[in-house]
Amino acid sequence: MPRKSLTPQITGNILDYVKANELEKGDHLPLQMFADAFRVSRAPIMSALKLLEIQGVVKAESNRGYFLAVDPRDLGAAEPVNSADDEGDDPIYFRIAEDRVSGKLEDRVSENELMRFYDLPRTRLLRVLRRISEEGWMERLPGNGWAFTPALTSKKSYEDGYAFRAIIEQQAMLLPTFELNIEGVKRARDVQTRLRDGGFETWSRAEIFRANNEFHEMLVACSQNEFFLESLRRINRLRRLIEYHITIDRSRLPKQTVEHLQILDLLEDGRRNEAAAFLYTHIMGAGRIKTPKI
Amino acid sequence: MPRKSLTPQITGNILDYVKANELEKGDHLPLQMFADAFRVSRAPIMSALKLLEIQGVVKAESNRGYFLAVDPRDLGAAEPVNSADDEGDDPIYFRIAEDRVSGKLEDRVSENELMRFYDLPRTRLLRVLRRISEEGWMERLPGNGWAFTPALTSKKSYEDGYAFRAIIEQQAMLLPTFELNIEGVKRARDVQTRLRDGGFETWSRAEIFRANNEFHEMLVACSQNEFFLESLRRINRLRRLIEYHITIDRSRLPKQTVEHLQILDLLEDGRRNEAAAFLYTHIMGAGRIKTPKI
DNA sequence: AATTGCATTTTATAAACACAATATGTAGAT
DNA sequence: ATCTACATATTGTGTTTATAAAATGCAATT
Repeated sequence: MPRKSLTPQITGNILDYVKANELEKGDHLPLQMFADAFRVSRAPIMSALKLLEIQGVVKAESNRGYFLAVDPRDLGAAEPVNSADDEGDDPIYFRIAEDRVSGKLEDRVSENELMRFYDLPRTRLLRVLRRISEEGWMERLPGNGWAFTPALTSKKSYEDGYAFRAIIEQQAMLLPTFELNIEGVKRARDVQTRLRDGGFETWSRAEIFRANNEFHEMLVACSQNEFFLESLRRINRLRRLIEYHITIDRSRLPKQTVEHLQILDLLEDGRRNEAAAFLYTHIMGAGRIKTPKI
Repeated sequence: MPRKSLTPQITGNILDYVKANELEKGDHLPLQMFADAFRVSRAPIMSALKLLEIQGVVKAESNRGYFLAVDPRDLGAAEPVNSADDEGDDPIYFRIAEDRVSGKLEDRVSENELMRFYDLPRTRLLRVLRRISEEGWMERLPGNGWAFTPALTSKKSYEDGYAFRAIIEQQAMLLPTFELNIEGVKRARDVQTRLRDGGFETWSRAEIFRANNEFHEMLVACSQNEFFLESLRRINRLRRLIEYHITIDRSRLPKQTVEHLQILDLLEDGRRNEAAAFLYTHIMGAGRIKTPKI
């Protein structure tokens, strides 16, 4: 009944912040600064720091505040005691997608049906359904119930999506406001190189998919135009669901990553038009080869 | 506490259907057909027809069903007895936008604050806020409260929006799936002609704005790609709020409508590339000249 | 064979409530 | 002057409930 606490999330944010800004052991961690940075009040920051104190990452000094008690470099890949949540909405969201794609759910379903099927309280189900309808693969019927749209299951939608992506990304790159983000390019080059040099064989499907998306979103972010970036994000959310079920053809990955690196080369060479044109064929090529199992 | 009835809406739909399909006085109106057409069960169709019977538009014959009792051409511009609702969420939605643009609302507001300010029950406020956040001009803060984004008030957002629109529309027209919808073009040509021949002086601001949007959305719909159409719709929803407060420069309208008609001419001539290029400059021209009062 | 009319079941909404989390004012420590 | 610590006020979420609307099954009618 109470709302879920921000504490775990904020705890993670603080650790990220500490690492990103390269704070050192013993540095002071002022409440208000974090409150402003994370756009919350001081209260949840306090809770988070208290939690971190228990974990020994941070040390409290009475009336003086909290201080970093360890070297940030010794902090592993975050989320150590994130443990016992699991209670996000994602699992249900994915189950619905899966059950739809595998035909376990009909075209039309009522809310109560879904509540019973997944054993959910109404509130949670509704949150998920709202998210889904925002992504466009289910919609409320005027009376009772919900209907699936063809977005997830039709070949045409799939192809239209690729056409849209190819154009959005290409055109974003050609905008006059486009400006290469050096830092972002460096990180992307790094990831893609690792992926090329063996990662394509060992990384998990989810990791590969994420690396790919981050690459493309980084490029579009350089356009400095929120509308382009937002529409790419929107369509990628859909894509994730559809392609999640496609077995990755790992043999194609080296070629793909090489192409990614070529695009970065062209951009850093200042040959933006060529990069944009190449990006377009790169995306359309990917769309042509894979085919969702429908 | 009960949910609001579909009856008024369905009543309107039935009238629209009757007009669109040119039914004649005396024609039978089967329940199931309407139920299928409107994706609801027979129950709300029944209610709607009973209401129409009271209004005399329709006549019931026992155990045989409902029959059209008047000539559809005698039905005025729909919504005659729509009267006493007014209770949609739109008014509040617009007031929030207005109060924001005019500076009456701060960057950050809590839900309860808004409930008191507009004297709303929580449920309704939340519905509106969800809609707003979907459109992207407010967002939930991690803790309590909501924040306005710059989408509504920054010049950059405004210009980025125009750049996005120009490209979406131009590129939609260049897609291989693009196919002119004869019927749509005919209607658009009709509207634009009337607007040019005097309408620009007499139509209301809202009417002019709507005619303009419908023109552009019709063009993009011809691309047969939902993703393009959906992103145009999305951005137009925002545009409506911003430009609602700009005094229309009516002297510019004739030029604008002439350009619209030129685009249609080019398309019907099969000169699609030229049409697309012209469309692009047409949109960018509109974006350059107007400036939102911020 | 198709469609209505009605009785019954199922559904979703809005408002109220309870309570933990978040926000905030301020005294006091450094 | 700044920041914490704590006490107090405010906020928003999940649950529950009452109720009208929507969906549905089926006998009766055409």
